[in-house]
Amino acid sequence: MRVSAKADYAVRAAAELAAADEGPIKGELLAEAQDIPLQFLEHILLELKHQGIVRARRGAKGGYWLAKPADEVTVADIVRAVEGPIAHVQSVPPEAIEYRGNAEHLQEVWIAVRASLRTVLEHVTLADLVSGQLPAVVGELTASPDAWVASSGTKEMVTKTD
Amino acid sequence: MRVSAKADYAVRAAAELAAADEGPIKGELLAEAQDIPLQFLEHILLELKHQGIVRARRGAKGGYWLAKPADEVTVADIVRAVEGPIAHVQSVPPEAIEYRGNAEHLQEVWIAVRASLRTVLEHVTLADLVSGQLPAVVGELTASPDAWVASSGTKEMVTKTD
DNA sequence: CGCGCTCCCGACCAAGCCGGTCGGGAAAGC
DNA sequence: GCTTTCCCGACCGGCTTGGTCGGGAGCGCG
Repeated sequence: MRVSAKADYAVRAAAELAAADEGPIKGELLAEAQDIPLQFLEHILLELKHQGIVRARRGAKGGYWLAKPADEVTVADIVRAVEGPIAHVQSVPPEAIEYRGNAEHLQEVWIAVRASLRTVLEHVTLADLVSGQLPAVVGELTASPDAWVASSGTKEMVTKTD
Repeated sequence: MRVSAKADYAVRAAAELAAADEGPIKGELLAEAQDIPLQFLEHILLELKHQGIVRARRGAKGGYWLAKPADEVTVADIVRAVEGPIAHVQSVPPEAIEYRGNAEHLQEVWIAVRASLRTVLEHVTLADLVSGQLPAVVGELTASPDAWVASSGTKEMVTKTD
């Protein structure tokens, strides 16, 4: 349930590309703007290119740019491009698992987990990200102060580190 | 963004414990009921014990039982017990990250991701799980047929394998 | 044409995690 | 005191993570 450095880097680089309108941007510039190790970033950009998210040209005046308009690329697209499927259990998609006995309904829980991730990740586009105009669903989820603290705000005062 | 085998096993075993009212249950029985490698399961149960989720007694007539009523233990508790914090980015909690440049609002997105995971995982208790009476939020999220398929149901017919 | 610029891409690497197994303890009960 | 069951550290093969290195290969410019 963690977001890898790669995915984080990928989204940040893509946001930088989304902000720059037209004209290829050099990898080096992206690396500096977001403080990402250049050589690692190049591998990430390559993956994004293979997935059809960005395009690139070499040589002087070369660089990277988005393959699609920034408001048609979601964070989910990018995360999937570099991390693969978003919510797998034991390396298989949740709808493919069969549970027995008292765990039968666990499948529905994992499905709900995936669906809830999608409601966030598939609705935030790169355009939203750079403009700061995030979709309503994000606003609702981040509205509560509880969302911003590690321990979740239940009635008990157990220390749930997260 | 994946659920490890360990977490899956832990929830399944806990569900089995929640279903059995009173009387210690042997690890072997849990392993058989949920088809989990026994020796691996014992390590998991040990972790759950260290986190105060289950209790155990050795010897004949020994076994494991829940430390708290089944309706006071959430799936989130169990996942955290074995996997650690639920939604870290680059191994740090999302509220601790500082983004620069055009990625500034990315933090809000990760916060929203964590919040959305919590709305599912912290609201499903073991009692819900064994009874099949899952909370409303799960019902809403699993209602759409889209939630049950790998490719997400956007307007485009791009194959988003997930 | 040639030259430099920039992306392309496979190889490698250290460390850690994942999904276990093994073997021996140490308490609980009969 | 003997069995039963949990306790727990050590180990293990394979994979992933987060990089680095080194050399291409295409592109544009003078």
